[in-house]
Amino acid sequence: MSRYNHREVEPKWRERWAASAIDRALAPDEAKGKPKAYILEMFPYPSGRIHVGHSRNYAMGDVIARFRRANGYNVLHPMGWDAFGLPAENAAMERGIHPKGWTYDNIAAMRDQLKLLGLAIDWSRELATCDVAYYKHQQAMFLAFWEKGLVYRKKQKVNWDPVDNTVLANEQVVDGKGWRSGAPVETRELEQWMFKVTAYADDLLQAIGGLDKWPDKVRLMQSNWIGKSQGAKIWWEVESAPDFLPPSPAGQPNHARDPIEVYTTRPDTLFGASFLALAPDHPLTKAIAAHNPAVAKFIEDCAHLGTSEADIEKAPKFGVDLGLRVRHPFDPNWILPVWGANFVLSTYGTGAIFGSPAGDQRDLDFANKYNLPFKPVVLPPGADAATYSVTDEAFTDDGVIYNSGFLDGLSTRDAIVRAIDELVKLDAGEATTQWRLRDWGVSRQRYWGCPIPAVHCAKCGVVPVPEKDLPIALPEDVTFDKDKPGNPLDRHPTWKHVKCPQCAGEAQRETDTLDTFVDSSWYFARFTDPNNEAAPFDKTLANYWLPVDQYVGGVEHAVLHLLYARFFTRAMRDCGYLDLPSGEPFKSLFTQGMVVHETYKSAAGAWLLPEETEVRGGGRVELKSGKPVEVGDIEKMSKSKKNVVDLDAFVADYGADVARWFVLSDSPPERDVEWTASGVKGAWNFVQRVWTLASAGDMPSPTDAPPKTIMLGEPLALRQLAHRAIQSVTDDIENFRFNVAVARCYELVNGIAKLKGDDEASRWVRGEALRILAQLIAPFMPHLAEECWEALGGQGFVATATWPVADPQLAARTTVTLPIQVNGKKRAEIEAPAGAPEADVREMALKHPSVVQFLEGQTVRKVIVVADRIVNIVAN
RNA sequence: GCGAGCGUGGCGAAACUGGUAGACGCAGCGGACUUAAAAUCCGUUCGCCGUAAGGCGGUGCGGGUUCAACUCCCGCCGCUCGCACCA
Repeated sequence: MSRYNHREVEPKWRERWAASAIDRALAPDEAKGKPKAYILEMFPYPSGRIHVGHSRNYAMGDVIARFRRANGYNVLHPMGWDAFGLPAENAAMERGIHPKGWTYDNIAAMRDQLKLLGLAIDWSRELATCDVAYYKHQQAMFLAFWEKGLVYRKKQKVNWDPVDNTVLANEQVVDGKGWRSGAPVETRELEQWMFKVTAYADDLLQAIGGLDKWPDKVRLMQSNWIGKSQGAKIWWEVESAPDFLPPSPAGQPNHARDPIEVYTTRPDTLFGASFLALAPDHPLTKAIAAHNPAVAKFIEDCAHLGTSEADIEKAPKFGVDLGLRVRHPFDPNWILPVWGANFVLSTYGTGAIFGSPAGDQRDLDFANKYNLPFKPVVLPPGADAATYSVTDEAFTDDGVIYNSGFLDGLSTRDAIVRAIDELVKLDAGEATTQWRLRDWGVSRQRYWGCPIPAVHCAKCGVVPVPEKDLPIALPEDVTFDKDKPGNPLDRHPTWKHVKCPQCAGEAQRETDTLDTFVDSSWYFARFTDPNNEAAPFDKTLANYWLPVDQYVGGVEHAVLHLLYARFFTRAMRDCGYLDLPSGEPFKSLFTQGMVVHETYKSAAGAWLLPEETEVRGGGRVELKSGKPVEVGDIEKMSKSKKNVVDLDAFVADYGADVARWFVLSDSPPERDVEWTASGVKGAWNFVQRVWTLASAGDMPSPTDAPPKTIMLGEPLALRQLAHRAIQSVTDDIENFRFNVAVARCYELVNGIAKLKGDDEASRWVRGEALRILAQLIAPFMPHLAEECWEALGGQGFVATATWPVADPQLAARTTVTLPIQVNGKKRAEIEAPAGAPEADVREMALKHPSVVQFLEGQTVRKVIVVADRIVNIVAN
């Protein structure tokens, strides 16, 4: 028996696996009836180095991939790099390194690190989104989407990040700040390339219902983001307007005196209307502000409102009478005032609402503040029409309509339909559907991204680059200068000057590049055929592998990446790239928790790496200075807070298996796990213990027949334990309960260590149990498992051995321990054969001495026997 | 404010569709081996009362349903995440 030396063992097996190419996914025609399993972790951005926190995501995917392979699946488990993006340009500006060199150096370093983990990845399929070989297909797809009408250009207000000097999508603005830079976002008007995500809005929403293997939380976030609402547009005729608004010329749209269009989900409350309210930047509000100082001031006041959460919450409702009057659609004599109001959003609906105070809290607050009249029109269930009133709490639920003319007596639901019918009849409105989801602006004014294949020609306008002229490669001779903001592509002396593909005249290339979320919207499809030069991927290969059977990644991508990918698969399908009837890229999604770690701050206030500190006496001190260290919050491992444990160093000290085992034990996978020294110790001890047992060398080989003697007592108990462990671990992996699977492995090891006997049966059973153990831990600790498997005389790799199947005879319980309760309190235990008839169990329970004692002087009223579970005697 | 989730020993946590609360790991305590330490091994560890057998209490708090509640229902408290006046 020797001490386990991971420094030799781990590289040895990685070399052998690579030499045998066991991780290579088989082509469909090689698979010979094996079912396919596509396992994918969200691919990393090559930021520089990997820390142990990253390893959890890959370890989880790897457990599933190895488990599926052992269960006879043809597994595709690839890895690649989300390699375009801003940090490369920032590095270029700060350190004078070219983004390309920086990125590929990082990829090389991180690839080496990832390989240390011993992941069962088909490295022959590796890709990087910044390879021309990758993005040229993206350009071709862009053209196909364009032709299909899914790409268009639009001049619109955009979110401008003044630090990154680029446009951000709505999804990329968090709390009014850029998601990456954290700088307050400004508004600019720019001509943008758009992807028509809204073309699939309904399908993207409907299909969420079919994603039954996604976390509910993510499904909810997706549907909230899409935000479908059904309602009505209503046109309110202007009765009178300030004199400075010119009279409406016939046939001119969007004129100041045209009817005001309002969106509502509650046309049933129309009879409760008391005013109209327009957003501060509604065109009409602006037109009036030009002549009315009070309105101008109102707009000014709104602009000064902060955008942070607290500001919005605290902001009181306020507004200004715009001096316009409109007619109620159902009663031409009913005149309502039009106000500007700060709580009306120009970006949602039509930027105008009608206020129905009794049925909407905001409207009610507003009406109360400005003494606008209101009356209740929805009677809550059970309320009395004669006495019911609304003062400062609106009733927003469904009820029965009253005080509402022809709508009286209808339910909310029926009244909505009836009101819309009437609006249509009067030509004053129509039913409509409103979405929160907006089209995806993909233009980025950056260098390190996929060039958009378009040319601007003075004569022909915006012209697509013909597919035969692809790829449009990024020029490498660009300059990065902190003092010159904006896009280096745009500054390049020659790159953008081209001939128009249509008229051959002088023209200019598009210098915007694509949002990097585009790159990650189809990489999973490229993995199915990563070296295809003629096409993004072969249709039959994509059809074979897609959808991804198990996708693993962080919740932080619950909205952006997943929504874009879902859009992309639909667009690719409709452009003929693949079939994928569901349109869904990811069949099953698992969002894993993060690895968190304490943070340390030096006396001087600088963040410290864990290895720069140590525990001395009662506290933690800085190694260099010996000064005490402030122990901060436990946070997600991140470079900026320095609370990271570098993977290379850790693997050198403890081995990859310890890291893998640790991040999967203790905490449920969906919850965060704290990286601690004690947890590492537990994993390390386990590795040593398993090896000590497996290398004892007194076991018979797997081919030896089981001993003929009837197995009883301890050897039988261990066999049963081992076979139950197979059942449990199999089930636990299947259901992402890795922490429980780990606990079952500990139990099995404890059981093996306990069986000390030197007799034939004990030795044979130990051998069997250890081989089972090696197989069960193989998905988690592949190197150790191989070493044990070999020591135990296993054939071939444990990695490719067929997953063990529990002997049902052994796994089944023959006897069960039944607790006996009297009046719900446990008073005794009995051993009974499994599945014993209820009458027998009942009799045994009632005869038990402790039970008899407890029942003394009482009458048994009822005996509840739950088979193989519990007995409860009710008595008094 | 709206929505979702969570709350169990000193710590991370288990507990199948309601059926022995605390599996497993860490830390602790006691012991063996050792000159000693490390490593390893054995035992023990929810609280209270009791020498013990045993009893009582216990899954954030208060109520309820049930023979039986960590689990289901109602009302609070606390924490985490998402959304943000969405008409």
